Amino acid sequence: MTRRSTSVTIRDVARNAGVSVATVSRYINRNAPVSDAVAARLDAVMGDLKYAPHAAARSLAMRRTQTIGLLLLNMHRDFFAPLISGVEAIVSQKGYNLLVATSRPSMRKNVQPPIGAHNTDGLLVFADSLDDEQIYRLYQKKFPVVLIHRTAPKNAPVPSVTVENKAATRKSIDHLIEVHGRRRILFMRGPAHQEDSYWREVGYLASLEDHGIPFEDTLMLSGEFESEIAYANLKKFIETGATPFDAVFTGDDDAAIGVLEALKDTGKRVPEDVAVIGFDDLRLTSFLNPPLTTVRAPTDEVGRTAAAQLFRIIDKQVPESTILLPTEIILRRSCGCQS
Amino acid sequence: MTRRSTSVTIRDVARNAGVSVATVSRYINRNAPVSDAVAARLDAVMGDLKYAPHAAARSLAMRRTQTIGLLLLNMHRDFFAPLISGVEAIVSQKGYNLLVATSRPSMRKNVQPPIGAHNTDGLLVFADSLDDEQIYRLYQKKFPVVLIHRTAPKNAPVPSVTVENKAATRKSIDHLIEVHGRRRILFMRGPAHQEDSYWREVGYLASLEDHGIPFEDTLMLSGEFESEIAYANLKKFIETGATPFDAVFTGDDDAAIGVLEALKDTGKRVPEDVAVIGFDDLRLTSFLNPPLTTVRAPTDEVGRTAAAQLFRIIDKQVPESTILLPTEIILRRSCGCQS
DNA sequence: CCGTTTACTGTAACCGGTTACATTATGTCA
DNA sequence: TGACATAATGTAACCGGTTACAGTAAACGG
Repeated sequence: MTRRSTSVTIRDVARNAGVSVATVSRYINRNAPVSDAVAARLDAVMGDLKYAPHAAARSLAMRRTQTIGLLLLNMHRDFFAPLISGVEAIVSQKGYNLLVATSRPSMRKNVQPPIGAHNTDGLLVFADSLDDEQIYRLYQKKFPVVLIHRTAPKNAPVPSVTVENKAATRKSIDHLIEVHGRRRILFMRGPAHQEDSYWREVGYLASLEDHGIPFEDTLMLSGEFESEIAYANLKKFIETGATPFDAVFTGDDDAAIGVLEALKDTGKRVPEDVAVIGFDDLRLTSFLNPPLTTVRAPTDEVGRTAAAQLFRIIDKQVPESTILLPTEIILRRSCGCQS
Repeated sequence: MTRRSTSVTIRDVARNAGVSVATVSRYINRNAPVSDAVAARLDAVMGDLKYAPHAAARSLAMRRTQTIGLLLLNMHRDFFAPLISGVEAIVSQKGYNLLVATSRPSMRKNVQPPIGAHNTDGLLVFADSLDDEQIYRLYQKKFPVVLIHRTAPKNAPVPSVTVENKAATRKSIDHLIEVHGRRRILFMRGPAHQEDSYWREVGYLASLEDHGIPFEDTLMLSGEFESEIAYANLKKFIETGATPFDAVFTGDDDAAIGVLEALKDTGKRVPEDVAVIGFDDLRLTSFLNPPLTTVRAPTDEVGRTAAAQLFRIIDKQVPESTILLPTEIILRRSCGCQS
């Protein structure tokens, strides 16, 4: 009679209902028929015992955690709210739980990531929250992984979901050149080695080339997808007697915010003196002053799509190898439209 | 030799290192001395077997999941990014995992919440993502719970962490009246039964009373802490030949955005015709047009504090019963300051 | 030199579920 | 009516860890 744990187990339910644990388990999981009489008794017993199955025990027995993991770089940016939201929607709809963790590159020294094969059934990996090596290891184990905003390493062809970066950026630069007659367009690049950042840069260069505008490396500044950094770098650029410029493509909306501030603080009018275009279409950018022309990235949908792909793998279906969600330029005042 | 699972277990490690499973377990958990020779051998073996302990098995044996749960209402609002971020920081620092789930009141019909005693060691409950009844049940079981932006039911005195709502709102209204001479102040209330919403309303009424301004119920509109709803309701209010008003306290920044738009679309100038004050200080509000006067709520810190309190309970220390984090008015242009 | 710690290790019984296999009762069909 | 499928249930062996208990060898104290 010495009960070690205070929690009520499946054996308690079985005893009180006068059946075996196997029957209880079957009824709970609805995977084998149970007589109506027994079913009713079980409902009653489970009701007053307030029985809740122990997740760890179930995971252990079934070799399935019923949990998927989302690995992020950090969660400070507003960008992650819609991403998590999209992922969570699909995950909960599938009856799974969502484990969220961050993995900054700095802490990745030989330490195994906080989530992985040992505690989830699949992993959503944002950008470089894991390095190629770690992704390869998961791939080797055939562990379900979907990459977000990052393409797969050559030796580990796992599915990925990202957004169209290059074409949208190119069209944005085209727009600045063709519609607004800008030719000295500053590009604020994102973090090095970040793929979004890379492809946006490629799009920028492609557009310049299309229009026969020579690339000037003084017109490329680091914005790091962060408003403070973008602000500081642009301000310094302007104050230290800068190369003239008549437009800025900021690489992302966060940086765009810093850019708008820096321009305001240095007395430049947007869009008259300098046209500005961002990327992401964060929820509040239409209310900025002036409203920000930007590229809409369907971040919520990225989250949903990635989660859906992951479940395809888990359910032994064939996932798409790469999904590139379309982006769309949202013309507002900061580029000179709607003035 | 018929291995059922392909995964490498502690027994594999034990066999390859020529020791017992108990020794391996002790070495992994560093909870009993192990000879240097054995330690070295284990490091080597675990290295090439790429052994990773199975979380579920460990949880089952230790009766501890090493996971805490965060229960939210929904994650669409930018408000949740800093909250999750703050929680995650503390949780990961403690070596725990974070399970995130949403529980909309509509889905709460007799269904047990997705996270709870069965799969976490403690729960952070945001606002009314659980009802009094459910909180009481957890309290009865002595299950660690900390409430966020919500106070405890009388029969379940669990700790809570929230922000100062009433005083800050009162000071905001005082400011509108005393500094800017406004007397017809519209109040956009939040969701019914939401505590933040309730206390902000109380603060509003208190300030009116202090200044001998009679409350008019036509000056109270529903904003629901959502920009679209606030926009629609205010616009309708104005267009249907409204009671005149010279200021709006919007209850939250999301609603404030809708309010600013509605005012712009109906040709009212902010702050000349109508002063506006929000609540939360979302990251982008200083860049709105005009920059939004608002009350800064330290949401990231709320997350960190709540997580820290939860760990106090888990670690058998005594938590604070209620923590009310201070808020602060941030004066910008929308109320008439800094013009 | 002997009794007593102390350091290290092993055996096996848990933790709370699932499920392969066996068993019984009932219904179906030739 | 006998052979056989089917429904409903039970027994017990897992899943992969932890840890109580026990044992051995070396160190220590008097």
